[in-house]
Amino acid sequence: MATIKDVARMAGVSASTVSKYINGGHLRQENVESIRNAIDALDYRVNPFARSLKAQRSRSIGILLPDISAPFYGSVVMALDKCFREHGYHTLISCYGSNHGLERDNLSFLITNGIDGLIYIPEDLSADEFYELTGNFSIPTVQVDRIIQGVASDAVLVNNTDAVYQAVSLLVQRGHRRIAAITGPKSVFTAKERLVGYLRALSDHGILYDDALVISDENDFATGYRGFEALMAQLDRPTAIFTTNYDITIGLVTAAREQGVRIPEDLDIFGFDCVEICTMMKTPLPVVHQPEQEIGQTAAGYLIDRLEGYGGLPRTTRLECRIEPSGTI
Amino acid sequence: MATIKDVARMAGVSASTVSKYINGGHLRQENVESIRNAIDALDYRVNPFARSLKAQRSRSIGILLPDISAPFYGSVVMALDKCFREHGYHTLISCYGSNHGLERDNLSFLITNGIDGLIYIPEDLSADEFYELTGNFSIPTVQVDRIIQGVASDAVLVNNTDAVYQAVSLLVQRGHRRIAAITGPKSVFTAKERLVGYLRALSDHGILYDDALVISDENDFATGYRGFEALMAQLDRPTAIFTTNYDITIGLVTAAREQGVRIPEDLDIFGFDCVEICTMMKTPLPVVHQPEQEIGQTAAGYLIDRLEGYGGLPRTTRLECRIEPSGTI
DNA sequence: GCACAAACGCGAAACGTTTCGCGTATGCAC
DNA sequence: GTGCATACGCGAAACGTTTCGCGTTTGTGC
Repeated sequence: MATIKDVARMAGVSASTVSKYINGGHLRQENVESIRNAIDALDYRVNPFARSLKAQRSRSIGILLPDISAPFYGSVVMALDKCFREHGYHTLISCYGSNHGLERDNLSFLITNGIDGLIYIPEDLSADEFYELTGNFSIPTVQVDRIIQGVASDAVLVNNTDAVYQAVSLLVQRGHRRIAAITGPKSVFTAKERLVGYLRALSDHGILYDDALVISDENDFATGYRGFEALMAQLDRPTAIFTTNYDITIGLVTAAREQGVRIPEDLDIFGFDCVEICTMMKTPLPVVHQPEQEIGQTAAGYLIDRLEGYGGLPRTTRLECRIEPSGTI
Repeated sequence: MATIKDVARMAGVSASTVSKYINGGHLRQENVESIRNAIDALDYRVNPFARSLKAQRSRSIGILLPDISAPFYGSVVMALDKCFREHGYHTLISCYGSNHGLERDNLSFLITNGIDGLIYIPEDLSADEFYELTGNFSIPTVQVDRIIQGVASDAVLVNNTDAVYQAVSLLVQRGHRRIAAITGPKSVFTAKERLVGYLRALSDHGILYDDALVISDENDFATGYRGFEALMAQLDRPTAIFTTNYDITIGLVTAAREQGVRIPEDLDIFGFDCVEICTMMKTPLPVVHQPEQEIGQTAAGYLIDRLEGYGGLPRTTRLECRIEPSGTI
């Protein structure tokens, strides 16, 4: 494995000149050429550890999230990865599986591994814990999708409340008065916000809230599947159901179909996230679609700004969701 | 940020003694204690770059794959990430989006970033290209899910042929003679193998192959959805359809349902991968289920063995898929 | 052809760790 | 109390890069 000294020797210059060449300095034309030749001949590559040690930065970005196998997160991470790579950063991905201890440990692990910046989808850490783990290292952070109350960092969120408000309002316009909701854990930021949109829409349309119509459990298939059964077992059934997550939506629709319940004739459903699946149906299921690409791009942009020295106050972006199919409203 | 020298000074020992402590050497009890105290007091953490520079290894593993947002890959990566973390490695994940140029670039990028080992789900690289990019660095590699012909590395695959053979045989046992298949691109390793299983099952049961019944396109929802339409538009329709991928399965089922085609009464379907969705249906859709956890664990184990010095011949494991729901056969 | 300014390249030091060989302290047996 | 073997800690060197200040070369204007 060739070093910068080997290149310098072969090119007949000093190591510092080669370094200057690599890092974009101005050199005499003849030196440029001989260095380029030497690098090619030796197949020289900069040693990233020596560089990081000296320069005190690694050009690596930590991404800490609950679960990379969830399609929404997967898509966001794809977008992040692409943006960072295009700017010469690489990504260290770490999943904590909605486990509090692991969320702590993996955050600590990323920091210990010398990340320059952090993309963080939090779940169960307090502001105190976050600062305890990161405070002394003051790593630029962008929170994505959710935020920890009391942590002042850049953040990229979606406008959960408005999106859900629109969706539920649409169901009202279609004539529904008994509209149920199946959501994820109430302790999670996004579930809370989405519930607020639901409540506000009901209230603005003069519909009384009935807590028998709201089911909060895990963000998974089973919650949607069993939620359907629980709601339909009631005497005064809902005529429409709104969901707040990909897996819940699929579980719900699957259960409805199995029971021979026609959508939307017998039961109206408004889904979340699974736009590819839902919009290709003959009678497309309307869904709230979060802009994964845009989320990733915005978050990566914020972080890169910070890494390049931007020192302004923390910024928060609320990206708008789209209702799909777009002609629905 | 405290260094090892600060710790040494505070503990009243030399830096080399602290290093010995950190790396598990044997020290006098009083030194152990004063060093531990100093580390706590200063919140000292090893600088990973200095360590990597000196020790010539980074404890980082590259994972190169097409698309992290696909649920199957996502699950495998979750398992890999967990195993490596438990052994003190972290993962550098890089997606190339089924793009040949990116597959090259990202491989090169990972190597340039000093990974100790590589987990690789290949698609479109030749053995020559692979060796050109990695040869001089001889990085321990485990190929997963697919392999490049001519690259001799450890590999973890599933027994695609047998799994599909079983699935198609099951359809035959149920009385089907016209069994269609919808698969991914024929150039991809897994699609090829799965097609072999399909052909062999037909042949073993004395069924003539009809190439109008085989559709090969992308591994996506649209392929399944349109595949249904194309197959059902034929004069001599299939009575059963077999798929080889998650998205294709969902597309196919969605299309069938929209047309009011009853499964399995009107059309029998055998799906792939989407076990969570399919087994929760009232009449569970049988699927081939790949053992994502086991794949990840086995691959991580192989790589860790190599990193710890194992020098045996390349090993290949073929893991068995399961037919779900398990009582199907 | 000379003087000066600008451009450019060089060497040394530093980043924070691990490793290696050597020297000192320790403990044991007599 | 002495001698020896062992255990332990120390200092120095090395990993490969970037950076900084200084000295040399180059070019320009007269």
